[in-house]
Amino acid sequence: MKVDIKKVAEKAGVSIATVSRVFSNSDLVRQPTKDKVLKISKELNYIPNPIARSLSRQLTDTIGVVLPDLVGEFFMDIIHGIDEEAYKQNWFVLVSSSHSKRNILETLIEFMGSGRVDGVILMAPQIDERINEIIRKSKRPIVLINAGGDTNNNANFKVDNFQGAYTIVEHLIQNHSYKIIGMVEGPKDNYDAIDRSNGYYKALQKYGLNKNGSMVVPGDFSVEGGYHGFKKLISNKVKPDAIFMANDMMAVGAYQAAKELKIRIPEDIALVGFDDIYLSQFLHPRLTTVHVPIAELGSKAVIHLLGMIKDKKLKKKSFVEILSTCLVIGGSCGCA
Amino acid sequence: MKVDIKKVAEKAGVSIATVSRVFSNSDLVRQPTKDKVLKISKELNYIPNPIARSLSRQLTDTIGVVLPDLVGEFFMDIIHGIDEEAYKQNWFVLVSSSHSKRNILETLIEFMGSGRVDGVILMAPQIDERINEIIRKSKRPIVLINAGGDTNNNANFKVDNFQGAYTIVEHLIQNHSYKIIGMVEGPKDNYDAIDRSNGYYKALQKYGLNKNGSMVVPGDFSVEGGYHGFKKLISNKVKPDAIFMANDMMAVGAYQAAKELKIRIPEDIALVGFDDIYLSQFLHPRLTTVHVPIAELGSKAVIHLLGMIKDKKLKKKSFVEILSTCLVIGGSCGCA
DNA sequence: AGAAACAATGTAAACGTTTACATTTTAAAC
DNA sequence: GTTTAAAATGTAAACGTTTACATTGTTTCT
Repeated sequence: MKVDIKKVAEKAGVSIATVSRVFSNSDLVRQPTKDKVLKISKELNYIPNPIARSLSRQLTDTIGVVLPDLVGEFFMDIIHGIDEEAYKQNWFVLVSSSHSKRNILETLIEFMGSGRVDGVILMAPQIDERINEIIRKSKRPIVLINAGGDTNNNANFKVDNFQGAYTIVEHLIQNHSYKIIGMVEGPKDNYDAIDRSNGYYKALQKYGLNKNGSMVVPGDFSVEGGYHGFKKLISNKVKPDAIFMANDMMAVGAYQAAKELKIRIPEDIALVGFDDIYLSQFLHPRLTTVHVPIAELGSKAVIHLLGMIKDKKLKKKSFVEILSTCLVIGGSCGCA
Repeated sequence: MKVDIKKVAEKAGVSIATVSRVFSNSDLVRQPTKDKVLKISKELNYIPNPIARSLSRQLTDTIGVVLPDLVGEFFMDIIHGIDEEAYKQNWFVLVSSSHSKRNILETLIEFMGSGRVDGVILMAPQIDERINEIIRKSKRPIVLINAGGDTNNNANFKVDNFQGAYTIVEHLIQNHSYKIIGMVEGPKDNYDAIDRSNGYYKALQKYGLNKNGSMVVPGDFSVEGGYHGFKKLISNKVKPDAIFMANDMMAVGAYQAAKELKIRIPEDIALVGFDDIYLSQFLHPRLTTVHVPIAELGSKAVIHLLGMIKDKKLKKKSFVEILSTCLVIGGSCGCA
């Protein structure tokens, strides 16, 4: 029942090498021979076994994707971008999410050490020395997505959190003339969060608001964090004119808190977020936020990774591309 | 540089068979020998090559997942359920989404025909004859998720759309005594949508509301579809007391329309949805809807698929499991 | 027509495992 | 201390390709 290259070769009256060449699109085969082999193959329903091919070629046509967690639309977009690009180029995608550091490491080792994939796209919140060591030792190329930590000597695609935060805060100042702008920050050890905070500070500074126009409370990127952060800011003696939530999820929490306290957005206080998650367009008023090109991050990572796989020289070079964000204007900042 | 089983065997002073046995956890190896091999392996950083292993064993420890599209949180949840379960059992997941029918077929053929995966989880909106033929011909088992069409003789996990719809409509009738209940339906060719409509009709019938308590307009599962469907229903001479949206996305559209028309939910009209998407909990009031156990669908599919892979006999048996939904009460139906 | 150059095909050795089967070692029984 | 059975290890043949290298077939040139 099983049909392999030998059966095809036999039936077609050629050697297995010729059959192999036909399926590798070699130009060393005469057209008539090619046709004959292809015809027999179709008859026998022959498809070259990719595992055997991988073993022989030492290539799998597969990229591994390691994600910190599969929950959240953020990751869905990433996978979407990756899958689409990989499919276009006829590659396969092996995914693996994880819920703990150890898990990321394990998966990475499994992917990198073995011949299961030809390259890896890694999205890790924090690149530590152990991860770097694995990357260094492996023959297989790796591309980082939105990675923080010691990412030197690696290929790294990230989002311009600083610029995005700067821009949206500047919008609050320039277009709306708000004087006191609060912020609910993200986790202190999160690089995205840190850059967003820096962008915020920079904008305030630029417009001379850093002295007494600044009000910052900690947050954790969660809905509850946003809820409490908002309440904390609002309970201050001197209330802020506007609040920059370090991400949209927290902005959702802020909307809930505002609703509860009967505070109107943007009439009583303006609110902006970051990420442009799907949900944000359904908030009332629509949340003004910063769009992050997530799927693009994924597809760019794939393109670069395939480049590294094809041209080993690239592997040695470090490479960083920072994708710019764009402002998404909703009603929550006070714009019509 | 490259370290293979031969190097390890040599260095450990044993044969490659013994090394292989150590890594296959065979109990034919004495503990001291095992220790020695393991020690050397660690020293040399040896990991058995999974490709070679796959070729020899004719098993890849990988399952393929074919999805109609990677967009939408629905699919993210599916992947999440699948990945988590697969990881638990030490399997890998090869994903592939697609945007057209042809694409699903292609991927399926590639997955099933080749030795790249040991089994496939397929989520296709519609199982047609071509797909069935592929399933029939393949040695590799396949599990369907939420599939419509001719799914006999297959393993199939689906959601109880009928019961879910029936239950939520019954809730509207029993708990709130609404007399006229409208519905915005899903796509006519979508099996989920059809079952939901049937559940709706059945509930109305049960309580004798089918005569003049029914009002149905077509929809398409999109936000816009819900928006227009809601407006259509509301513009009727005799207005419905409550509306059942065939899915949550359309309910979101209905909220927008209601806001626009200054119609209060649930004071002026009650509204319920289906799916319990993430977003629905952030609507005001929270949407009453039907929770669909999506991740569970994924993990159950994996468990069953691995069962089929291990026990070939299972493959022949058709199997259907219909996962029950549960009601999620929010404020939109009129409940406190 | 024969030599030379080139195109097309074939042969056989990788690729790195697993696993029947053969062989050796160890333990048990007498 | 043999003999015997059982346990541990080794040998070698798969698994299904790719691809140097060898061989054969076909032009082209003189």
